[in-house]
Amino acid sequence: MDLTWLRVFEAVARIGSFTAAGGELGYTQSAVSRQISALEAELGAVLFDRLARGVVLTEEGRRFRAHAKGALAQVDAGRRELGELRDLTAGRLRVGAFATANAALVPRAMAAFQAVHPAVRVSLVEGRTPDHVAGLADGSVDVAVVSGYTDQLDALDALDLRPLGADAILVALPRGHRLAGRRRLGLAELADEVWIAGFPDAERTLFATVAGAGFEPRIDFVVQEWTAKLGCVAAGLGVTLVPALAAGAVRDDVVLAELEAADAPVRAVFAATLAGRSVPAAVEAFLPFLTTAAIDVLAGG
Amino acid sequence: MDLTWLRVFEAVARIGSFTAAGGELGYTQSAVSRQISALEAELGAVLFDRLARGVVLTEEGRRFRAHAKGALAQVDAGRRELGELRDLTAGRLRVGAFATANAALVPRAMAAFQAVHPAVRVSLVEGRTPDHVAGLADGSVDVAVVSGYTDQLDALDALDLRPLGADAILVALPRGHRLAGRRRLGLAELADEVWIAGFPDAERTLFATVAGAGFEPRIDFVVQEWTAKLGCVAAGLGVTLVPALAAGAVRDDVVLAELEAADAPVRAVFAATLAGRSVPAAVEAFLPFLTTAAIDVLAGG
DNA sequence: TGTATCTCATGCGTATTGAGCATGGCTCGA
DNA sequence: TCGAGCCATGCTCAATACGCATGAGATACA
Repeated sequence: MDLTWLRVFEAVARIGSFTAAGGELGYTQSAVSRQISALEAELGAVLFDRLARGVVLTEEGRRFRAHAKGALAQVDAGRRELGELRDLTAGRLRVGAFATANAALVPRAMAAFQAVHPAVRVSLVEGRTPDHVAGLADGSVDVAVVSGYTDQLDALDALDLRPLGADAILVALPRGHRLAGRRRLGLAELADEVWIAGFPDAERTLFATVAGAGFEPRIDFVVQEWTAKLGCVAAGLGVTLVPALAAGAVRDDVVLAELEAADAPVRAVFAATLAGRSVPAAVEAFLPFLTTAAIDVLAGG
Repeated sequence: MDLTWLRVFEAVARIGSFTAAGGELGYTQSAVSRQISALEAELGAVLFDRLARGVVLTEEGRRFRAHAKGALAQVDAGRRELGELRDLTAGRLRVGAFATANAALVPRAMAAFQAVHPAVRVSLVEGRTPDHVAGLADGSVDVAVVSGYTDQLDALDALDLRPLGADAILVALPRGHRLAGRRRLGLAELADEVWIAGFPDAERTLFATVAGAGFEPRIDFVVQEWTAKLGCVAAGLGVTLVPALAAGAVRDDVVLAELEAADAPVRAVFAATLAGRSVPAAVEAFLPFLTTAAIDVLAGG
């Protein structure tokens, strides 16, 4: 059964004439007659009584008309929704991102996106990169902001990665610190510092990625919350490591310095979608916002 | 857009493979590929991501799938309803009939019909024949029981008439009346009787149709209710006329006699539908019940 | 009463559509 | 590296759908 038949049927039912309905739809009377015949044959029912002046619905035709209208409405609604999805007047955007990306980059990008496309329902899930890989795979997330060091990227080969920038590791020093004026530091210069970290063992903190060499930080303060960590730094109790992505959230009485490139392998940040899968329009439209926000945030905005 | 496309689309979405969906529906993989392509082209959207092992819905495909299911369900529901209308497991039967037909004939037929087809919603409207002609024309009634004398039948030429029988006019006499034993009477024999009628002027009663000749009944009792009329007869106050259709409702102490054919033009009773219109299955099924009931009632059951 | 007119149905020829077959390209896994 | 499984596509043939022209039936009007 062709939906054209139903459209013709509906027009004839509304107008009451094969000829007139054909004229409205751009068919000849002959075509309308055949289409109605075909529909009647397929349904095994007579839908119209043919009178000398036009036609009228039979009881069966009246009953079927409601269903025909419903089916046409459904298809039209589907068409409309696809259009809305395309021009972003409907749909959703589910973003997954890791914690420090949510400090500034992702919220900023989402806010900017939402301002331009208010009809899209945006949502955000925080998690580690492997969680987001799984989320993309099972379809619970549309796009993920993930990160990886260059030697870990093969874990992401099921993804299409669009680079957003490099997330350097910074050292947070109290404003009065002897090294506070420096823009860039070597780890060796920090060998005697007292460190503040989220865990007592250096392997579980950012140190794990900083200088695999024999650098053994003295971790005297174990604090997990960012505000607490930076509070300790501000009070002059020690220094800590901060990813560049979170730099914007640092308080005034704490200063940041870059690490020498040799000491701090740079972590790459990507917007990721599933490789080989079509990218929803909302995601496609969101990516430029992510790129822009990444430039802002990583430039130290 | 062909509904076949939607069925194929739904099968592929459910199964996740062109080849397998084709197998289930009796198509080759090639046909499925083309149908999906055609659907995607018409919608201007990619519905599936083609992977090495089968396909998966895109976001657009997921959204559209709901509408496709809805449209298919609507059409299937329409098909089902037409089937139910045909086998009388759904639908309605709206009957129009004149008053005396509702004394026994129509209720009996409707009860019998309803016993066989309990799923059909039956309804009844009482009215005069012209009302029912209008009701049939405007579709508010499916079938009407109408009556007419042979010279009035041209008012019914917009109808298809199926004869149910002849509604003779009977004379009701008290059981002890001098003529009570007779099966058939002539009007002349009743010239001196006192008559009971619904209106004081003979023209507005059944007399209007009985013997247009110079018969001048003496109407001393004007009573409209049937029970009251027959009460008067039973009490010996006079005699009255009763249509054969109402004969079954006459009390025991009143006897009925036919009028000579020459004196009493017989009124024909018909089941009527609109000429040139298809007859709904419920009506078609109802007609035999009407015929049977008419035989019963008019035979004096 | 007869004719003109309006309606839908239908035979015919043509163009489009749709299915199957065979083939090719691609990806995954052994 | 190779085979298996899957989808895309060029090709061919049959079915379908359209428009044109015509026919049949009913109505309206002269």
